[in-house]
Amino acid sequence: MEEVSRNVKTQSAPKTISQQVYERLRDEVLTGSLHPGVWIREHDIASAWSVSRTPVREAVRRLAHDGLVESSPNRGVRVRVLTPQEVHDVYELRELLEGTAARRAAERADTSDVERLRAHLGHIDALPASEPAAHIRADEAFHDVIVAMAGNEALSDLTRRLYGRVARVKVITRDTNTNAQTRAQHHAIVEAIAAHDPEAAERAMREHIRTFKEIVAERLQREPEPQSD
Amino acid sequence: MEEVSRNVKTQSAPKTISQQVYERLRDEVLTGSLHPGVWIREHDIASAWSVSRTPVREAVRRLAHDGLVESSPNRGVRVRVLTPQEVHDVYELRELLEGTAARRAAERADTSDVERLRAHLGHIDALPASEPAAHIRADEAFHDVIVAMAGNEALSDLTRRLYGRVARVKVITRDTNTNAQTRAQHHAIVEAIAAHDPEAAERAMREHIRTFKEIVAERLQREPEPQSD
DNA sequence: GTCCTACGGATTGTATGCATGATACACTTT
DNA sequence: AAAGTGTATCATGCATACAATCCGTAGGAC
Repeated sequence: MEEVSRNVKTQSAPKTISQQVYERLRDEVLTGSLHPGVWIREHDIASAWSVSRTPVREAVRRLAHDGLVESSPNRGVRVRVLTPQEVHDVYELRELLEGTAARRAAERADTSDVERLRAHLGHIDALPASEPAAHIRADEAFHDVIVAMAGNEALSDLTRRLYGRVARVKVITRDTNTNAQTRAQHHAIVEAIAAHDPEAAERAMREHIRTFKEIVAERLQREPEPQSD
Repeated sequence: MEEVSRNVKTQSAPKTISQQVYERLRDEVLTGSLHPGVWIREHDIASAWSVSRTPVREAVRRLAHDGLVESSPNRGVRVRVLTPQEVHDVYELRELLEGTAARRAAERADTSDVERLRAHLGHIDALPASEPAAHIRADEAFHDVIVAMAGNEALSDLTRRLYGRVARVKVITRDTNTNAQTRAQHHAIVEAIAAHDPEAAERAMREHIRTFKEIVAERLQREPEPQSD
């Protein structure tokens, strides 16, 4: 197993080891390398990546705070199992929060905002269906821009956290990101915002999220997440 | 300065030292013992309370994640300064989220829920005005119960985070917690839920939060938070 | 007088050793 | 054979030592 880079000053982004371990661990949970139910032992991660337990410990705590792993006191942490109920709840919240954000965005948008939004949309439409990971990132950025347009930093923070919490299930909707309905919904949202129509913007956003909520719910029911233990 | 209790098995609630340090530190930030802008140095806290830096470090990280302190890389953490804008944004979100929660609570409440809610309200009304910290905790618990009644775990999580983020400004409304208007609003919320009237419940909750939003905004404008450095 | 550099102090970031608590399994007892 | 108990084992919780980094400051060059 390869080591975590230590004193590489050229890559300034993730400076501390703790940060690197956090990002890598998070990636493995989100992409499914670490299945739900698996125990994460500090010593194992530390020796596998040639770091000490301290930064691993910190990274694990952050994951617990993010809701990606659950900790048993004095026993360790394990990757959380996403229940259909939890996914449903999160999508319900996203509908409320992002619906409101879209409304506010329609009220406040200026021409440069709309321009940036159209650019993002064009970027999404241009992505080939063969790169689901890029699609997921682009979609997240698209939603992020709209929420940011609402001008409420705390709202942006919350929706980002919500997004991270269910990011793992987005993988099962990867084929849906490119179909005609999704594109139409994206365009409807953007046009409502561009037309400064708050009602239509909120309606379009809520419908968009509701569509995905139902798709995810149905597929999770058919084939639950793979689990270990 | 008194020590943090270590192996006292009689008090089982806050088991780990890290947890005790976290709760105590959080209390000091919320009650204003630690002013905005003050640097929190791990070593100082550790030696003052006779523990090692490790649990202090963990506690401080959790505070950072809660948004109560901000960290400069390799420099330390300091108590955050709350801007009026940020407070406004958070209260706006609370109005949306808790208003919705109250609506759902009114739809779903059974008799035992209502009973528990009334018990909490009685507890709040019985608290002496001389203990603002206890009041803040009790008020938080009250809101928490209502949100929990909505039956959306993710919603509970989010509102708890939001609450923690502005809990410090609640200190400047400590006299308001005990006045007649606040009590009346609390009772209005509970009665609307008890009567299974979703519309009234949401309206009452939004009005309650809006009232505090305005009080906090006005007072913050008059006299900004005390700062050090 | 101003700017650049090098050094020193202080604080966080990391590593490691030891203590504590929990669980699993085997052994005893009924 | 089943239930209860004791012990071995292992992972976390905590303490402490060491390394890396940042900021301020003093000193010198121009």
